[in-house]
Amino acid sequence: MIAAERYRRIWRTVARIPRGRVATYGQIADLAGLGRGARLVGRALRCLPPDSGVPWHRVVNASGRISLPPGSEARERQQALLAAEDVAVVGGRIDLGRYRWASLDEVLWRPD
DNA sequence: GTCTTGACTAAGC
DNA sequence: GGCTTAGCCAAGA
Repeated sequence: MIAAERYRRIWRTVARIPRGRVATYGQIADLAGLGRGARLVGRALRCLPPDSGVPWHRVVNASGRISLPPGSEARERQQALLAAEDVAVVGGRIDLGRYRWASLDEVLWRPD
């Protein structure tokens, strides 16, 4: 599989994150079939054009934190976009137990 | 070809 | 909670 296809898979997976939810880099990599390619997800998002329509702001690291340098413009943008979706970002932190896409809660509550 | 650098993560203090 | 280390893998130098 070539790199460009993996990028597309990542972008497509990120695009599936519902509004008001977040996912981790590792989760995206896993769903995209890349296994341990968490860093690759970050790289794919970095190369993403600003007007792509991909909700890159719904991707955070495993600690529920924004993996962008403090004070950077991109970080501020991500926080603002999340807040606009009613996702609480307190001190750069997000409650994964509450906002994580396909969290344990969601799986348990999903009817068979 | 190698070496370094990350929008990462899990494990171990 | 934080800090280190060791894996990870693609891009750039």
